[in-house]
Amino acid sequence: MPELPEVETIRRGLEGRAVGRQIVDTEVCHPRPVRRTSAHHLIEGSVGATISGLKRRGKYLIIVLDSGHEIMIHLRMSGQIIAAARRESRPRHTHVAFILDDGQELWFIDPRTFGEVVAFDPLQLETTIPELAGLGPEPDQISLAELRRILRTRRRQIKALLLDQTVIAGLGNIYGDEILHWARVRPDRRSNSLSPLSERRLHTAIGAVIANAIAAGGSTLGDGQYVDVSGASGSFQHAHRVYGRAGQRCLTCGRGWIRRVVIAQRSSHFCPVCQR
DNA sequence: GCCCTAACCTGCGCGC
DNA sequence: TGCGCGCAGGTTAGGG
Repeated sequence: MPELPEVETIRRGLEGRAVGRQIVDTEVCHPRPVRRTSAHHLIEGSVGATISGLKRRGKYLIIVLDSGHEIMIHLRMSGQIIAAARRESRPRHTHVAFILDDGQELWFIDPRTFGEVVAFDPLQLETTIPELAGLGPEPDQISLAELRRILRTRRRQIKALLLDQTVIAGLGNIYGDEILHWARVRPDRRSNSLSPLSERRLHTAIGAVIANAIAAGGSTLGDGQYVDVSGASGSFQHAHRVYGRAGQRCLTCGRGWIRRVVIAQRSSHFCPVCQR
């Protein structure tokens, strides 16, 4: 579910609610989210510390503690983070709960248990969370020249390249499709086959789609799975032009019909008229 | 470097 | 009503 815009929306929500609060207790109710280390490790690394900041890298959310340690949360496919009053009953699949000193709790909820919550020492990042250390640049920080270098030195299908977190951090299946539509590039094009104009359009599209999605609070699909920390839905799904619209007429050109193909084992949606 | 498959899990919608 | 099937926003490992 959550890609960069959803994680950024969660980060901003937590920033307003949790910074300056002390974690007085941490409850681990399921071993899967703490599988990388242990429940004991997360509890030891969090209880008694005060939250001094919230960071994000790609789809990784990072809680910064005054102890010098940090907590990494990755939501993967079905994870949610909800801030609620302590008196409220926890929903099903609440696997980790951070209890704060102001009567709030932060819940990590994850039906499919792919997500992770890991306390770590930032000085040991390379060994503890190597994939976080190896992320590519943020979409809003990559220059046109850098993007061109990446595109021209590889020949993978462009959609697969955009999904590769070591190339650009934070893009997922929804925004990959929307970016390629905005850029008018077919998802199965080889990255080194793009014209200079298409490269420029792709660079613009990456920045614009992600910025617009963040401004809209992310995308909440029909299953309602993604919500922000207060349980509110995003609205960028109303701006989707291709994702989830297979078989429908293209909203951009009005002539093509949105097709669904599989690229890199993921469904990809595009307009064969607009995107070349 | 790149591609493909399998795996990790649960929930939901659909067809029969 | 109930069952089986396919599919789902992410990522890694292993083999070729």
